[in-house]
Amino acid sequence: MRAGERAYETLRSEILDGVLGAGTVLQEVDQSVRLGVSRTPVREALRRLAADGLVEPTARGTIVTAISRADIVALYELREALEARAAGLAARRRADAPFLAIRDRLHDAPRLLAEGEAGLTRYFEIVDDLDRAIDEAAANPFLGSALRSVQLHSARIRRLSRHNPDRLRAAAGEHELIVDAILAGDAELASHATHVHLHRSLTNALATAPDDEAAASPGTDDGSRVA
Amino acid sequence: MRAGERAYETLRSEILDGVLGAGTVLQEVDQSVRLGVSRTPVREALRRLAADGLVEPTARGTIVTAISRADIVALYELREALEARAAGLAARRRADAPFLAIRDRLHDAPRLLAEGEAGLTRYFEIVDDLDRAIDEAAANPFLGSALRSVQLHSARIRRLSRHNPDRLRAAAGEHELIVDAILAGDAELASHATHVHLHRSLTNALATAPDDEAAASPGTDDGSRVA
DNA sequence: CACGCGCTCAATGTATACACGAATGATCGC
DNA sequence: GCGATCATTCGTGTATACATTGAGCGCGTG
Repeated sequence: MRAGERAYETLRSEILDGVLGAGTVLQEVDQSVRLGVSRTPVREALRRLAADGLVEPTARGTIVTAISRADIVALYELREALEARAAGLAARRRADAPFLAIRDRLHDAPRLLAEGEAGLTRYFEIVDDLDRAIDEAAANPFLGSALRSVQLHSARIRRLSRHNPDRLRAAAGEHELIVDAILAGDAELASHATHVHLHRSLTNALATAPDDEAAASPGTDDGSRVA
Repeated sequence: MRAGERAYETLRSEILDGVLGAGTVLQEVDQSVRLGVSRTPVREALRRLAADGLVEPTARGTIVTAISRADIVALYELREALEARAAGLAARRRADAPFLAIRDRLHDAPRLLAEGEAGLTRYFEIVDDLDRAIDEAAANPFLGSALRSVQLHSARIRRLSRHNPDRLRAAAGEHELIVDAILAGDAELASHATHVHLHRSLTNALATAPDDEAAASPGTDDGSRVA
């Protein structure tokens, strides 16, 4: 695999997993040493991450962006516009097969959610597959690209509800309704069910999110921030 | 200005203006010679353009992407979701000043549209300023980023209606309605008026667009394609 | 004559050296 | 003692040389 690609994926997953918290400084030389490649692919990776909005160039190096409560609200505003539309398009499209499979797997969700960390990971795989299935059914490359962008940022926020079993069980039910609506070809229901789901997710995320990053004293990197 | 930035903006505007038509091959060395910089900033520019969806890497070099009729439909589908939402948010926000100014300028539109090329350019400046005002009023960085992406691609398509005065006069009226709705704080009307506007624009774009790129024989670059 | 193997070349991928600019700290003047 | 200015240094921006890969093509063989 290309070094630049590897650097990008490594850094991205470290940011998404919170290994690299908000405010962490990523300097080209440091990272090139750490990742064992030259500055060139690291530069490429940092540029891509900046385009994704996960990092931000500053005078003193590129830093991992923070996520404020206002950002969470804004992100969900956009998600609602995009995902409601995508679900509606998917419902009109009548591509049943993938959704039938996902419906079955979602049925297992409550059991998975009782199984601890491994089950949790598998649960999120189902949700991700649903997102992908909707994306594909919507058959709109521009919408798909926008969806991937919001899902990237959503993944960072997901850590907030990851260990909230009540919320996750409820979310699984909401997902099932969305799938059912798509299978029934009911675009309006699919769209509204998505709206409801995101509304509830947002409420939960805001309830769980820290009061907003404590003003980051330079140099501190205590991992206590949202990201 | 940084060489990479200059390379990016040069290439981007050339693609948007149709100077570099769909299918044009952009090789790093060629472009670095043409633009008078080394491969490094050219690579950066090409990567950014690829992230924008304006070019696409292939085995034989990076090529300018084509826009099919299906792409136009897909783009408008996304625009509708995004711009309708943005207009609704702007209406709720009650930031009147910029919209009052734009309303006045839109009033001049019919006169501008009778003035030939220069007036046309000024007309599109008003429309762009309206887009920016809505973006700013929506006060949502994620939505803003998505809007910039669709506006980028819309600018490529705009060339199709640029010399269709009837359509442009009608569009100016539609824009005025959107502005009025925002000024009235009527989110639903702002949203629906945007929907209507985009529906009519799409209809016009499809009527004006060529039947889809003639299968691009390799090497031909006759500029007859949509892009 | 058709198929497949391997060569070759051209384009991108990567590494590194050098240039430039901005932020910082020390020193000098006031 | 305080402030301004200049040197220093760290980090990114750019250029270029070298490595690698993959596509096209010619040759040999079945």
